[in-house]
Amino acid sequence: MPKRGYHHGNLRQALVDASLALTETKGPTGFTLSEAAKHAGVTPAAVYRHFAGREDLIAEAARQGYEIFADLMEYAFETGQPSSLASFEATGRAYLAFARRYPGHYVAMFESGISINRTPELAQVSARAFAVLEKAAAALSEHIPPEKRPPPQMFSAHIWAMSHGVVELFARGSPGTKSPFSPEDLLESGIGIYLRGLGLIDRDS
Amino acid sequence: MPKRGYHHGNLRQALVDASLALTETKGPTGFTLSEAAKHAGVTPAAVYRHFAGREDLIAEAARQGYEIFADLMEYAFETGQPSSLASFEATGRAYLAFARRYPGHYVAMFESGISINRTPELAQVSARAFAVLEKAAAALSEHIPPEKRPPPQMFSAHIWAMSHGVVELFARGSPGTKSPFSPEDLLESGIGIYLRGLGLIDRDS
DNA sequence: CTTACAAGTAAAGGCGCATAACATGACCCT
DNA sequence: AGGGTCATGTTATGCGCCTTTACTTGTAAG
Repeated sequence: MPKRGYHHGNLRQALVDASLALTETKGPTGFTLSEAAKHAGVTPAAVYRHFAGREDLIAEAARQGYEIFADLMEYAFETGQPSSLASFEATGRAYLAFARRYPGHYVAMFESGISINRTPELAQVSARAFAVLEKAAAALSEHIPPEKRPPPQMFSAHIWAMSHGVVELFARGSPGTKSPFSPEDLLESGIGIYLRGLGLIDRDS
Repeated sequence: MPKRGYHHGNLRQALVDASLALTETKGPTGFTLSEAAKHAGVTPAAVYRHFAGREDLIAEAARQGYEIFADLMEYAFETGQPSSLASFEATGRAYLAFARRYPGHYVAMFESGISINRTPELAQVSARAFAVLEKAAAALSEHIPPEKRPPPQMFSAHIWAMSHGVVELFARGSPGTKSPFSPEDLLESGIGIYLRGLGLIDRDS
């Protein structure tokens, strides 16, 4: 347990939290190391006692985001059990829900330009998150006759791509795109049509 | 024709080109106004004779990108005619093809954090691009019985989202994601399954 | 108590964005 | 041809951010 240390206590986490709050409000470009330091009541140089630099700080925020994300996906998966269909749809929704509930983390993970292979830890935890989606896809594809069953990796990649696209284009103002439909509706209907295309949902439901 | 003017001739376009080359190689964060200026053989301050600032320069690069993009979409649409299905699939592929062929423009348009509503011109030309996709979706949805026909805007939004997601996650290294499938295959199969879900493609094709 | 180390500050260099004041050369007009 | 005018550049300057180096301070260990 991190006992109340010296000067600040646990500056490291305070800096991560400040970074999250900043990216949340000002976007990935608006965030600055100096401002995060000030927000934590510390000079910019103090940051370098805990992080290698600006990018390393963002990477840690992203890492924590993937950790939460993976937990959320796993929880969603289990919530839907024992129905593999319910499980799958829940994980799809979890993507959008995560982006909404943890915008700071989401930005650090997907809009800050940080590579997923920056550190082994980051690669590992992100892999854990996406493994859940793939597991859900694999379970679901058991219901498809083997000869017309697409590989689960392709399957999950499609859903991931659609979820990511909906979030980026319609849930976040990035290109400021307007749609008469809510992102939730878009994602729900899109996944529905896709699953119908796989023969996993009845044609007229 | 822009005759070889004064000091530089047409610095404005030279700066845009330099910006495109830079974003292409160094990504959206690596680009700097100063370096673009140097690349064009000019001091940073000269940029302000042609652009309001850094963001305005990026916005112009994005605008030119949307112009090309819209042309490409229209060409793809017409290439597929008179088959509305072929037209639609061609426009879907055009998205990925554009990202591959014009990475600098793509970055300026979708990864630089520029809002589509920054200027009326930008909003207009981007609307033109996406109108093509919507037109293709509308034509295609004529083949669906009206009572189970989704709104064309939702239709095109799904395809746009899937295309965008595939490009961001699998065609660009952003999260450095690896997939055993090429982005082209992913997009092709994803759209295929989706269209099957709409009943626009035969169940076993 | 003192010694050693972890954690912060202060100072300084370098770079990028942006503005303001100054310089230059192309074009127009007579 | 000559001179004025304006667009288009440069130089100089200030500010903020990132990062490094050297210094300071509290805390814990022996």
